[in-house]
Amino acid sequence: MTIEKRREREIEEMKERILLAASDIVALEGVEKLSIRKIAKKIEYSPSIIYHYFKDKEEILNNVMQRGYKKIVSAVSSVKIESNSPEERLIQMTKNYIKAALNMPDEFIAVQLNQSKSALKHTSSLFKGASKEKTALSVLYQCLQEIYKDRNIDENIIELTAQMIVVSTLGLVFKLIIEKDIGDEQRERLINFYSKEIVLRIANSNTLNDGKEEKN
Amino acid sequence: MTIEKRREREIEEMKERILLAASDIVALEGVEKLSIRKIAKKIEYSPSIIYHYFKDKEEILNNVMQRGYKKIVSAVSSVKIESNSPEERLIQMTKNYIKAALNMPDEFIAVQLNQSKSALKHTSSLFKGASKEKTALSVLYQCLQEIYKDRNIDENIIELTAQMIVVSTLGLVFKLIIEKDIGDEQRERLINFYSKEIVLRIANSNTLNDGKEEKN
DNA sequence: ATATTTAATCGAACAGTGTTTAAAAATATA
DNA sequence: TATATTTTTAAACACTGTTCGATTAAATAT
Repeated sequence: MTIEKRREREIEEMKERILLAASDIVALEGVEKLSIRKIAKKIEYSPSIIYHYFKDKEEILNNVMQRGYKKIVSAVSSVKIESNSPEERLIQMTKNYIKAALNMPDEFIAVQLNQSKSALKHTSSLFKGASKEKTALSVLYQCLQEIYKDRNIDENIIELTAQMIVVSTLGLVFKLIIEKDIGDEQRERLINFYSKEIVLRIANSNTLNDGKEEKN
Repeated sequence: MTIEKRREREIEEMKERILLAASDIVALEGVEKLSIRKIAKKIEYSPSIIYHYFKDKEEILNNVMQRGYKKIVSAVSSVKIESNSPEERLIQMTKNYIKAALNMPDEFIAVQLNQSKSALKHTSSLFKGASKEKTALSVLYQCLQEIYKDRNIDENIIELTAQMIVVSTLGLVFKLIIEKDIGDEQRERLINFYSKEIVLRIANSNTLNDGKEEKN
């Protein structure tokens, strides 16, 4: 029993070593420079050994990316949001999400792009009407419900609206990552405008100021 | 003179042949399966010849993708929009854009992702306050100006709003491309909801219906 | 403690990749 | 026709992911 558990632990340690080396390379040289042979050299093993612990190079990459994305998710959900107004909570959440994503741009894009062809089903199911159950999306959904609570709005609409917020935020993050040469002030300005203005507009067309009172 | 022009034409023809073969492979097997040697085999030349007409594999890929994207742009701009209401024009434009993009998903994503590190500067400058001058964006900008014409809204806000519409639409398109396994009805539903509801909410919080009158 | 079974590790090879270089073939110029 | 130029190629380099059979190390059984 003890010996089996040690084996298991050793396997896990080896996997960890491989994944750590891979993460290192990705962080230092970029995703496209990652290679099995480089990992092998880094952990001081032969390249072929890696295939005893992972099926593919893709499986390794998936793990690396998934970890990056988990950091984003936890960075967002760890932030305590003090405000009682659901609108302000929404703003705060959005900002957190964007900034966390921008801190690991490669992982973010990779995870988003790979989620269909790989086994990353934990961020998927976005479009399957599951936003109520999703941990990450549930907060968003609750915010919307609070915003709408006085009015009588179809649950489907809330669901759709939540998805739309996610999707449009995704778009902004993508653009901010892709267009690397935006200045820091402009980046901040866009994030601010989006979080304070756009998200609320998407969420709700009534509880808005009418376009006056804009400050950067 | 005549002979020089023929040379030039022949060079252009060769480039065209290479690009066409590359497009073929990309369309048939996907971007990641494209290789110099495959192109060479397809055009019945040696692999090395390609480097006399293109600097890189990347240069070839850029050309292929750029063409794909141009098709999207022209597909969108060729559609005559009959409505006089700027809001309805906005809806129509958005739908056209999304559907055109979904017809060449690979090219769309590739162009968007590569625009920073390659020479595709024609879709860039999105964040440099240039949306007034951009052909593609100018229509969008005009729509917004019409929508806002009775009110007194800062040009900067119009600019920002235009960018936000572009960016959030981008997000939706990305998600629709990535999540390949959405049913056709659901895809249609999302596009509809986004075009009819969300874009108008982003554009303007006043000229909206208050959440009633929802139909799928 | 020795023999046997099982698991971990490696070296070599396969088939592929992008790219460079020097030689060869084809074309244009004098 | 001879020379210069351009187009095309074959071969090589340095990589890549992956597989397979042999080798070494560890665990189990005798």
